[in-house]
Amino acid sequence: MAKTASPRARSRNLVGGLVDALRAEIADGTFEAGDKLPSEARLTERFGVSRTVVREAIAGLRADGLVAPRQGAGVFVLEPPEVTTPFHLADYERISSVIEMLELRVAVEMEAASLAAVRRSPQQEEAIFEAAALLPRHAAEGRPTKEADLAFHLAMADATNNPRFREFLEVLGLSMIPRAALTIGDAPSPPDYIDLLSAEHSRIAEAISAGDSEAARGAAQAHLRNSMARYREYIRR
Amino acid sequence: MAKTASPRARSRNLVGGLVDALRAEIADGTFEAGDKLPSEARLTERFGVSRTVVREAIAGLRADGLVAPRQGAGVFVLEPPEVTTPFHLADYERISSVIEMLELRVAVEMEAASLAAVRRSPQQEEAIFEAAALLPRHAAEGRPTKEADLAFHLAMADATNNPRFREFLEVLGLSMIPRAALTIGDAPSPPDYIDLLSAEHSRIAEAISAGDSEAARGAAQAHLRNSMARYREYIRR
DNA sequence: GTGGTGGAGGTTGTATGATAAGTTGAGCCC
DNA sequence: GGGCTCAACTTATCATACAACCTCCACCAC
Repeated sequence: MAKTASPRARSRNLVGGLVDALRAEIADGTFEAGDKLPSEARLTERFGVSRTVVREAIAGLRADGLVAPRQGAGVFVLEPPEVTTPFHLADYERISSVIEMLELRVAVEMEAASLAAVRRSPQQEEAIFEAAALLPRHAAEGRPTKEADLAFHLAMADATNNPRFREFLEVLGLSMIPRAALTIGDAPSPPDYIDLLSAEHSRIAEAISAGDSEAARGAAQAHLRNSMARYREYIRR
Repeated sequence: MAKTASPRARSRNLVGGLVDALRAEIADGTFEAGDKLPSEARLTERFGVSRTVVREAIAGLRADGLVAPRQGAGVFVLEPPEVTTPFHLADYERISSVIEMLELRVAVEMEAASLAAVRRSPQQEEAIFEAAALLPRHAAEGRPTKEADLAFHLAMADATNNPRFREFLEVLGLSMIPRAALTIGDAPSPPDYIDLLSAEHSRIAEAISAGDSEAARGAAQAHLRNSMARYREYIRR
């Protein structure tokens, strides 16, 4: 009698362990959508547990919408549910999708820069300059520049003293960063590109530091519109 | 032997019916967080099903994170999981929370108005005017004005021809409309208030119609800033 | 050969009984 | 009163049995 063919059985009760094991096999592609899971009888012998345990595990997966048992036929794996994250990029291939996101970001970040200019505390001002300095440093060290770029924008969002701005960037970040690497490149970005980016950041930081709301708005707008242009350029290869 | 004490038992299998029944009782407050569910034995007799069914139902609820069985002790109802909707209003009581949201909206809608002014199609232009006309009409008919207000902003968002703007308003709408009724009042809003709102809408619509990007931006900003002011005013009672 | 039909075997759904293991609270002992 | 024991209850797991259902193959009629 084979015991726990699957390597992992950590949960304190058998059902939990089996759920984890099956969930993992579904996740890693052992079973794909539409496939039929092994029958309860086979699972009982394969995992060395009773049918009760197997059935409760399947009931759990069913509740999670991962599988759908059909009496007499078997237990079938369902399609992973449509990810319904608010600002989900449906298809990264569509250039327009990325442009659309950037446009929304322009809207928010222009205002963020403007508000930051009149509201930033000395600490926040400092944080912005530090974040701005991060980008060239990381580039010089050959580290990925993506996070440094994001860090600057987050620092600016924080300086509005309205947490919703950071929230917005974080929600968006999840859905645009993955392929954002594409636009800047996971390969070390060309130095002149980093210089450009860095200069634009500095201009924003200076305006915020000076408390010049309109200049900050303009600098942020210029920065993101340039990013958009660079993205279009990149797409055109 | 009592059969299905709960009125609803629609699902094609017993487990599904029991899950629905228990979920409903948890939702409607019959069982609150921390409460102990009836024992398996009691549930079997109360619903007239076997212990197998009861256990699988509980396994389902467990997978959904609604309950947590503890061997020897019982099955306990868990706290409803922290709602993690991106722009969730943590506490409607906090005025600042609403103000924060409005501020984010100002940012997005200013740009939306600006973009709409240069991008709107004739149909979209028409839709905006229609939506603007909806507000005074609904007010005159004593119907709720909330939806008419939202409709105008959505029409404007649509006119950007960037679907992300509508998406943004819809995501935000879910978390700010509930209590937005509070600011304008579910009771018929005072006529002069409606007139004010309507005039501001018209100004935006005119600017968009004229293709004057800057005027549209300014009108949108004025409108939302006024809304913010009115909200503060209302809070102050 | 082709098409329909039946049934056998496999599969999930449900019921029942039994045992193990953990929790809890009442009552006893000191 | 404080600590201990234990009985009763509860969930966890196993085993067995039968009902309902689905699939597919073999057989049969044409």
